[in-house]
Amino acid sequence: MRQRGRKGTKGEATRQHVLDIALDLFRRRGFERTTMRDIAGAAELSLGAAYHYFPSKEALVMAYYEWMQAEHERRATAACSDLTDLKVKLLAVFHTKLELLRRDRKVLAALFRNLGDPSHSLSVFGRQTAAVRGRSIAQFEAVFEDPDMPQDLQKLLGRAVWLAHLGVFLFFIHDRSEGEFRTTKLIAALVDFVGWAAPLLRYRIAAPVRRRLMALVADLGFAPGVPP
Amino acid sequence: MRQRGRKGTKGEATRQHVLDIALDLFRRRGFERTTMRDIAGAAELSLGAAYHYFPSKEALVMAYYEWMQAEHERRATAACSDLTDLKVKLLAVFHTKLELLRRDRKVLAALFRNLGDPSHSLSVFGRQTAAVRGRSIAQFEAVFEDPDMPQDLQKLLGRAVWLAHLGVFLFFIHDRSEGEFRTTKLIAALVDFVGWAAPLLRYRIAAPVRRRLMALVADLGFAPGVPP
DNA sequence: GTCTATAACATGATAGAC
DNA sequence: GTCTATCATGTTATAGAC
Repeated sequence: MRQRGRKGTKGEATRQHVLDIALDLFRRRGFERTTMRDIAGAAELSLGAAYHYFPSKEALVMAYYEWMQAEHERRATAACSDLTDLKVKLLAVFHTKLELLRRDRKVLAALFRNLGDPSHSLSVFGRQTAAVRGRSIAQFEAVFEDPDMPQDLQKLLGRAVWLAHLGVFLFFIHDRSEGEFRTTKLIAALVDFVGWAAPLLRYRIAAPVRRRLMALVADLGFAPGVPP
Repeated sequence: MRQRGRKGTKGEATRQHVLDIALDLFRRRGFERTTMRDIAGAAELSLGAAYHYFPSKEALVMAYYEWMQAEHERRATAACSDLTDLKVKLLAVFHTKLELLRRDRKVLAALFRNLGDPSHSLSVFGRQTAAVRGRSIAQFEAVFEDPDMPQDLQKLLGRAVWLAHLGVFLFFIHDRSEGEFRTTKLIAALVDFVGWAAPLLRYRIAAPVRRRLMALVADLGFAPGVPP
C-alpha cells in the first residue's frame, strides 16, 4: 500500500527531483528570477504537476530549510563528537553551517524574506517553522551542556547564541569579501566573546547578572518554554 | 515652470493622495493583500495613473520609509532638545520611533521583506536606501555626542545601537503583548546596558577592549566609513 | 511636458477533466 | 498523478487628453 510521502514511492522520487531542480535554479538565478514554469519545464513536468508536489513556490524553500537543518545536524554532530571545549564546539557548529550555506546565499535570502511577517508560513519566527527552529535551538543549547552549569543557564545561552547566529548568517548573505572571511571573523569574535562570558556566568558573583538576564527573557517571552 | 516633484504642483498632491490611500490599505490589510488595483480604485485613478506616480508597489513602501525617517528626525530632535543624559536621550529616540511605528507593523513587515536580498532596491542594507539609512545612523551617533568621548567611539556606539535598533523593531513586529510592553522592556534593557557600558569605555583601562572593537568593525567593513 | 486611461503580458496559483 | 485552461495581480506598453 503506497502512501504520499512514503520513501521508495514513485511520487517521492519525483518530488525530490522537483526539489533538486528548483534548488539548482534558485542557486543560479535566485528565487524571484526563477519561475514555477522554469522549474516545471526543467523537471519535465507540467505546471500543474509541479504544484501537485509543492503547493507554492515558497514550499520549496521550506523543504530546503528542513533539509538544510537535518543536514547540519548530521554534520555538526559528527564534527562535535570528539570535542569538549566550549569554544571549539561552538566554532564547529558555526563552521559546519557556514560550509553548508556557502553556495546557498540566494536560497537563504528567500528564507529571510518573511522574517518580519509573523503570519507568513515561511517566517523563521512563525508557527509553521517551529519544529525546525526548535531543533536548531536545541543544537546550540547542546553546545553548552555541562554538569557544572545550571540547566536554565545552558538554555538561556543556547537561545541567545541561536539568535545571534541568525544575525551572523544575515551578515553572511551580504558578505562580499573573498572567501567570506568577514563572516569568519564575525564568527570568531562571537565565539570568543561567548567562550569568555559563559564560564564567568557560573560564578557566584555573577548571580545578580544571571537573575537579571533570566528576568529579561521571561519578560520578553523568550524564556526556555515554547518558542515565540 | 512646473516640474515633477515640485511642491504645490497638482501632481505632487495626487502623488501624496495615492501614498496616503496606499498606506491606509497597507495598515489595514497588509502589504500583500492590498493590490495595486485596490489602491488605484480607492484613489479614484486608473491603474496606469497610479503607476505613473509610483513605479512599483514597493516604491510606496520606500516612500513610507523616507517619510517615516524624516518624521522621526523631527520628533526625536524635538524630544531630545532639552535632554543631556545619555540614557534619557536614547530612550527618547527609541520611544518616539516606537510611537511612530505602533500602527505600522504591517508596513514595516513589507520593509523588512528584503533584508536578506542585497540586490533588491528595498533592502534596509542596500544601496538605494543608503541615504535614509545614513540619516538614521546619524541620529544614533548624535545621542553619543560628548566632548569627553573620542569621536570614533561615538560613531562606533551609534552604529552598534542602530544595528540593535533594527533587532528591537523586528521584535516589535512580532510583539503581541498588551500595549507592546515587551518591546518597551527590551528597549529599557538595551538602554540600561548601553548607558552602563558606554561611559565605562571612556576609561583608560578599557582601551584594549576599545581597540579590539575598533579592529573588529574595521574587519567587518562596518567601520565609520561608507555604510555597507 | 504632464497626466490619465486601456490593453496586454508574465507569473503565481487554482479548478477540474482524464 | 498529470494535464490544460483559467484566474488574479504586479508590471509594461502605448495611445490619447490637457
